[in-house]
Amino acid sequence: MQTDQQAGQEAPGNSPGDAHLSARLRAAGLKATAPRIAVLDLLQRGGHPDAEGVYAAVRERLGSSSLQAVYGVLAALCEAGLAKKIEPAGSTARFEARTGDNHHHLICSDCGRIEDVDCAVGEAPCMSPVTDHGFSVHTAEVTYWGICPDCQAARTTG
Amino acid sequence: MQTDQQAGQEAPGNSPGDAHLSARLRAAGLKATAPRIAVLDLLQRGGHPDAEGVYAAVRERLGSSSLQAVYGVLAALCEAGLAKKIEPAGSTARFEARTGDNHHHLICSDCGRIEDVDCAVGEAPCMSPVTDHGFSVHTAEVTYWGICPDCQAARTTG
DNA sequence: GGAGTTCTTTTGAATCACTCAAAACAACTG
DNA sequence: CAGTTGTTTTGAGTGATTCAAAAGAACTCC
Repeated sequence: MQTDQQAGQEAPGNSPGDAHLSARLRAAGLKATAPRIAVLDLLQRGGHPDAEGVYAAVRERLGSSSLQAVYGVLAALCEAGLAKKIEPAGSTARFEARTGDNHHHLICSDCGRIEDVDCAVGEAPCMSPVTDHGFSVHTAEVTYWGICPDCQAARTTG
Repeated sequence: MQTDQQAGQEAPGNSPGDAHLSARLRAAGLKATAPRIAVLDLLQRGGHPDAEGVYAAVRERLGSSSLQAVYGVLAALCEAGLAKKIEPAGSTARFEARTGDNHHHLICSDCGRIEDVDCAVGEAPCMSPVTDHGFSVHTAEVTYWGICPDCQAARTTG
């Protein structure tokens, strides 16, 4: 006989493989709720969706949700260090689950597509400006702007 | 004998030393209007004001203006290459007149103060990411985040 | 394994920076 | 100096994000 799963209290709407996501949430001091599991799972698959995109994915997975809930979940994940908010110029905020490492972004000026890139020159050169004006620098953020392959093709074709 | 200045048609509300600003505007294909001269003059003194700050300065200098006019002027200056728009994460858009050189910014996470910094390592390392995903990269934008001296003092004191 | 407390989500509305559009106006041309 | 073109003004509108109160669900402790 198949017993209902009882350990971990799987939130409804999520698959059994989400146990470690629940654990990760709880380890970060967050309650493991269905929306949070759905968002974290989505982000961990890579990509850099915006709030609207996350909302669409959550809605498709859970059947219902609200955009405000998604904003709340994203804020909680960011504060807990499980996600990171990216705010490229001229774009809505994007979110990613790859945190802790000092990686940067390559963004298409045409379509907004975002790719991760590792730091070009290790860490030191990127980390310290020549003149720091007395600032105590804690982060160096590098954004490469360019045209992605698809948009390059569209330009020559179109 | 002192003739009234007749060349350049100084716009009202501006000082006589603005002749070269008018010339710069016209050279860029823009009509030399009082709001534009005021904005360009402000930006050329350095600093990274936001639209509201520019508006306040223009208003103080010309007596009257509108925020929408300032947005229009800033957009025109940016398009003409006389100004540059900066959009730091979590902040409103800022503007600066230092264009053409590849410099970066050092921003205080606490108060939002912005300082210019030259590229840390010449140009090459900053300009090319290790993996470009097929992108044609045209810009590398570096933002250093830290705490400015004033805010450091406020923290230890406070 | 159930009640209580605390944290989340929901629902609804509001804010902020910024943009759009039409009409009044001013700068450059000849 | 008059005409044309480009700018500023005025007024309203948009979209991303945030705020606040009430309903609801997760974890704790018995």
